[in-house]
Amino acid sequence: MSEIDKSTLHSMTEELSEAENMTPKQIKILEAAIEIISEKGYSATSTSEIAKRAGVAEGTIFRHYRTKKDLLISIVKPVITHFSAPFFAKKFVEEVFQESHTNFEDFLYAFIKNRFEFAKSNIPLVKILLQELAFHSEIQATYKKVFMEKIYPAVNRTLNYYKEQGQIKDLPNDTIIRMMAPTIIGFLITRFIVQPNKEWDDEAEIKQTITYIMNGIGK
Amino acid sequence: MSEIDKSTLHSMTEELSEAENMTPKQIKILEAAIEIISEKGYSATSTSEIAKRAGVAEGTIFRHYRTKKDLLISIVKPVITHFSAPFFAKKFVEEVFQESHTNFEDFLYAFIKNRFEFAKSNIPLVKILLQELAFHSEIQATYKKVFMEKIYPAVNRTLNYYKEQGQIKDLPNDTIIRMMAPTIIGFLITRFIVQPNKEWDDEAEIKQTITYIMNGIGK
DNA sequence: ATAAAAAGTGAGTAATCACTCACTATAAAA
DNA sequence: TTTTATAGTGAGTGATTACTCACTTTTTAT
Repeated sequence: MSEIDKSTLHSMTEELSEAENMTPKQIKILEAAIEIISEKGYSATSTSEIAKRAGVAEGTIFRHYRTKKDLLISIVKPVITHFSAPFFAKKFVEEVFQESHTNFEDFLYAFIKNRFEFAKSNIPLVKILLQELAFHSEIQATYKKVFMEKIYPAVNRTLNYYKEQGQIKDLPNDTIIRMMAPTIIGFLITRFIVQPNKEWDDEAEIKQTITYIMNGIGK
Repeated sequence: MSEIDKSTLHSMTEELSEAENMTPKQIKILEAAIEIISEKGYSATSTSEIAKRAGVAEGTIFRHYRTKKDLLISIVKPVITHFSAPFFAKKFVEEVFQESHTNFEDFLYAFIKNRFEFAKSNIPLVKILLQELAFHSEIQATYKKVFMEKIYPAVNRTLNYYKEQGQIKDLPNDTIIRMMAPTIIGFLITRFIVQPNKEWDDEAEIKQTITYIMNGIGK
């Protein structure tokens, strides 16, 4: 597995289970909360229902989380961090500058494949993030911070590099991002949320997506 | 104004006001409900708050709508219908077959421009539709029906026509749709929901979007 | 002008909500 | 073993929820 994969792939629910200071019951609470909230939304989900599905007294939830909103935040924050994980990876910040032999198309493939697997392993969590991002300013603030400080600079460096290599059209980076992002995110949402049960040829779809992007912004 | 515009443009809230059998108070209720639900989501919105903002007794809401969910449905259903409105328009179903002189790029421009104006005039309604589509099976069913019976066939006919004209790559229609849809929808969401306050050069963005699509699927 | 129908009201209702707290059970430290 | 700290419990809290209904006000029909 390449550098970009190792650090960013496995499911976050598993990771929660491995977490240091977590009681078995606390893990059950998180799992139940993720399930129900992703199905019905945060507001329509009651703490009593979470407790019931977790096999736990309702009071136990409030031992671990001061409020229901605290519980939501502690679910969503790690998703934002992990979503930005590949932007910390070596492939992004180092390999690119060490004049690796990879071209932009190869890079795109690795990136999309990686985010594809992340989405695949974390559908309910991604659903919750997308839904609740619209309503909770704390989540918006966290996302904005990660985006501005990590994602946006890393993407800019990468695009600049491949521009210098003459592999990308000489459009403003913001324009390139505004075209690429909906294409990739739209693909993942279509694949895993809108039509999760359709029989997809994933490899073909990913390649198709790359071709579409390359036609749009490649030289 | 071209045929595609006339029938599909003006704001739906205005249209509600023009509606036949509606009391002034009922219109107030709808307006208040749209405002609050688009801000906080359906589940987090209480009927008492709607009544308060509408300047109406809570009981009045239930004179007009049997349940809170009935109110939501009666807000969202027309949005789905209007969203599909241009697919009924002459430009789509007739002009295309009457070998109009317009090429695919012109058609794309008219279409995106039209949906752009619709979104612009109905941001809160579009927000509500996007949010609640995820949770309510009645809304999903309505959307699926309109899509399968109206939108999908109209788009297919259009794509087939421009394919025969040799203006579009010989990709499967489903592939073309899977690429175009997120590009257009993603643009509108970015423009009006994610970054509504950014200073946009709308005309430039629309043209950029068209170029991107044409590179991807045009010949 | 009178009757009938429709629109609007707001106090009232049972159910549910997030959250608390005095208490018990378990685990770690002494 | 005894003490101390932590985890878990569930009945109980006041507030809020969607919704009802007997009643009043307004509009329409005659």
